[in-house]
Order: sequence, then structure tokens, then C-alpha cells
Amino acid sequence: MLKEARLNRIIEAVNERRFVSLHALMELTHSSESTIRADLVELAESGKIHRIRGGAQAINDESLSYEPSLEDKLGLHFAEKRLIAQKAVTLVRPNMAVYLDAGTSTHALAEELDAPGIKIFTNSMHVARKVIANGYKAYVVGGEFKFSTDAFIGPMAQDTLSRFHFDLGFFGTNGVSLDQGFTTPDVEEAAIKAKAMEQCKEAYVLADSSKFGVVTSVSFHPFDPSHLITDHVYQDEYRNLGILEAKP
Amino acid sequence: MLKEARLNRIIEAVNERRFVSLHALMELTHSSESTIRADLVELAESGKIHRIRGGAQAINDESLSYEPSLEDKLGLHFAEKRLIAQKAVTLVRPNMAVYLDAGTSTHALAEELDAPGIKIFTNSMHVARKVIANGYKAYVVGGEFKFSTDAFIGPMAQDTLSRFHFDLGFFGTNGVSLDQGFTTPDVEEAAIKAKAMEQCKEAYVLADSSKFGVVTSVSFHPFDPSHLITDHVYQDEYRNLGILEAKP
DNA sequence: ACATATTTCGTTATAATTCATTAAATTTCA
DNA sequence: TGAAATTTAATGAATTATAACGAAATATGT
Repeated sequence: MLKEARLNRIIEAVNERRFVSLHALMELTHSSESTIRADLVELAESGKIHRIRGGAQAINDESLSYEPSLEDKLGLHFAEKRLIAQKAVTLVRPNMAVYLDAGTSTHALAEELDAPGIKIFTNSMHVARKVIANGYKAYVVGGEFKFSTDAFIGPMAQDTLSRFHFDLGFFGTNGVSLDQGFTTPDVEEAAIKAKAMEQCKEAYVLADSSKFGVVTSVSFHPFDPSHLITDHVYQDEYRNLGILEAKP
Repeated sequence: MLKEARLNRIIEAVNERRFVSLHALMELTHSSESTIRADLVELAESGKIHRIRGGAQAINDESLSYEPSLEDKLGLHFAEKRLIAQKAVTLVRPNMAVYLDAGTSTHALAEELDAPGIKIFTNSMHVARKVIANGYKAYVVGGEFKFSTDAFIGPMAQDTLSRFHFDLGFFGTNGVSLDQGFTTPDVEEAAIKAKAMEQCKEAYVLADSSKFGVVTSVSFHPFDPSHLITDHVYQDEYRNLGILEAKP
């Protein structure tokens, strides 16, 4: 990995989640401890990050606070999301057309992608930027741009989606429930998710264990254990249904 | 492989992927290390790419932060562009569907927009952000995302465009010539512009006076004085043709 | 609180890449 | 053919990445 690219990814990672450990950065960039240490020294000297024991911290807390919901989620259950992402990428084969939903779980997945010739489709600019930083081509569904979520929604996005077909799709969710299925709090997001899932030969939902038993306002797909990837199933009623677990 | 073709592929690869290693370029062009090195020196000197250790980086990438207004104002002919934008917005009526091309002239226009109920369509994320900051809705044509220009191009973008129809469109250009018409240096950009112009009931080209008499590699529309807006016409051969001037 | 592990850090040393330079081989075109 | 341009090869120097290790800071257990 090129040094400049690596430095960029470190800055990105630090700004996304308030704090990043040195070891997380080692895995993220596939570099050694020494290298990351040197990078952190460099970035701290140039004022890009704040170096603290064990890793790095974002410089500003003021300008980052404009969109708390997204940033918060990035921090929460991050380790689990990464585990899930690592499990999910094993399903991606070379040259596939893969759709990535907008959401924190899929952001983690965008970072872990590693297969030649894959084409990534998404409605999230955040995902698109990560995919490009990873060296893959990113195709973005257009539509009404929502600044707060950095993603495209609405009828125009759905209409565009209906013209494409994906080998594989990965979707985030806010709730997983036996009765209500997969749910999100936003009507438009749910519509986009549902439409995109229709266009996938196979669609997997990514959900860390904290989402189980949660129901938010809009369902976008019925419960389907065989296409659900999580870190670990704790509740008894979800056991032995064939849910894919990404235990380390 | 021809040298020009190789240089073009390098520029393309860098702009698409944001970072490209020297070895990747060697494989891409089937050339030796020395050749690529020489190419990178040449391209960096002419300002097409940024050379970094181990490869090349897209130019746009230096200031990762989205602080466009500053960057724009530092750009060439800013005062003229703003004049032109102010003239152009007088053509925008309430509730119109308006297409804005990617480019610095249209960025200025995005800042000057002031009509109720208008819907703005664009292929530029830069424009989209400005439009939203101005309080209007922004609809973005999807497609392959190009990091360096912060815009969407390619067949997917053209395909999406073909489904929409705009009351009015504004386009930037790199060259204005009586014989060669309106030209840009990039084939894909030209294709997008041409396609978008087709979808407009009326399409205006914005060009500050420095563009007159300039011809770059690809034409996207024949010369049309009645739909050309500039700050001031200096050359005699372009006088009295009905070009709209935005004199203060 | 104390002593003992464990982790993290900074330094130094070493290995691996990448670079600029030069010169040789190759192609192009007059 | 022969000169100019282009591509390639070869080199030692410079930069970067990694490994090793003792010191400092934290965590753990009694």
C-alpha cells in the first residue's frame, strides 16, 4: 500500500471514529507496528491527528458534532461490525457486481473488500469514496442527495436501481425481529433497501448482536436467518436457525 | 503501445483510483519501470497528476476537505465567472427543472441560484453540495464516480440522463471556437455534456472571455452564439453574433 | 500498597523499496 | 543510413518498512 494512501486512510479512520487503536490501524492498512507508529508521529506533527497512548484521536470535537447519529454509530460496536465485514467478504468472488447499502456495517465492509475485478454499486457517497480508496471502481445510484446521510434516496434512486442487477448485495439494518423482520426508522431508506434487495441474486443483511429483538418503524424485508450475518447470537430464540455467525 | 495512449491511460487510472502504484501502471500499460517513471515525471511537470513515492495521486486530492468556495475563489477568472453566473440566473424561472454541468462556471451559478420551487439536477457532487447549502433540492445523476472531478461519468450516467428532461441547462466549456464549437479535453466529459444538452429544452454554455478562440480535443456542441453567455466579447470575429454579455 | 505481568513507547539497527542517474538498446522518421 | 526520440536496463543512493529490545507507562493480582 502506498504511503500517501495509508496516511489518508489513517486520517479517515481517526475522523470517523473518535479514537482508533494502533492495532486496528495495523490491520486496516496491513502494515507493521513500526510503520504505523512512524505514521502517527508524522501525522501528529503536521497536526492532522492527536496522538494518544495506544493509538490516535481526532483533533476537533466541535466540527465533528454536526451529525452525531452517524458518527456515534460508527464508534459503537465497531469491533463486531468489522468481524461481520470480514465474514461477509468471504462471499465476494472475483468479477462480481456487488451492491453495498448505505450504513455503518457496509462502511466496514467497503474497507475489507479484496477480490479482483469486482464492481461495487452503492447509494452511499461514503461507501463510494472508501471503495475508490481501496482501488476498485464505484458506481453510484443517483437520485435526491441527502446531505445528512451522504446518500441518495427517493424515487429517482429507486428508478435507477430497477435497471441494474447485482450478483450479491449487503445491507445494514437497525432491527432484527422474528415477527417484523428487518427494520429501519426511515421510510425512504426502507424503500431503497427493499428495491435494491429485489435486484440482487443474493442479498445478505448485516447486523451486530445489539440489533436482535429490536424493531424500528419500517420493515424492509421479512426475517431470513440464512441470509443474515452477525457476530454472535446470544438470544435463545434466534439459535439454530442458520444465522451466519462471524466468531473470531 | 503509443506514448500518448499510455499517458492517457495513466491519467485515467490516477483519476479513477485516486492512488495508483508504479507497479500497477507497469502492468496496466505493459511498460517497464523506467518508462512509467519518465511518464510520471512528465505528467507531474505538466500538472496532470501528483507524483508521490511509489506511484501517483490525483490532483484534486491535496485538500481532502470540502472547502470549495475558497478553492474556487482562488481560481482563475473568478470575478468573470460570477458575473456570468449572475446573468445566467436571470433565465431561471420559478419551478423550473434545471441541469447544471460539472465545472467551475456552474459552481458559481450554484451559489447564485434564487428562484422558488426550482429543482436542480447535476452530475457533480460539488454542485449538489452547494445547491443543498443554498436550500434547494439536488438530484444527482448516478454513474461511475470519478474522484478527481468529484463527478459522475460513463455509460451509466448517460443512460440515467436519457430518462430525464430539463427546462433549462447550463454547461461549462474549455474552448469556444467558430469552427470547432464548444470543446473539452476529456472524451467522457464531452459525452456527458452532449447527452445532457439533448435533454434540455434550452441549454446555455457559460464561458469567460479567456475561452474564446480556444480549441481542446473533443467537441460537445456546435458553436451557437444565441446560447452562449460570457462576461465580455473582446475578439472582433465574435462580435455582433448575439452572444449574451454580462457586463456589470 | 506493593510487586509483578502486560502493554505501549522510543530508539536503533537492518531489510526492502523506490529513486535519480547514466548508459545502452530500440524504434521512428527523415 | 543516421540522427533523434523513446524505451529499457543497471547502478548506487535515498527513503521507507520492519524487526528487535530496553525503558516507561498501565494493568493485574495479592
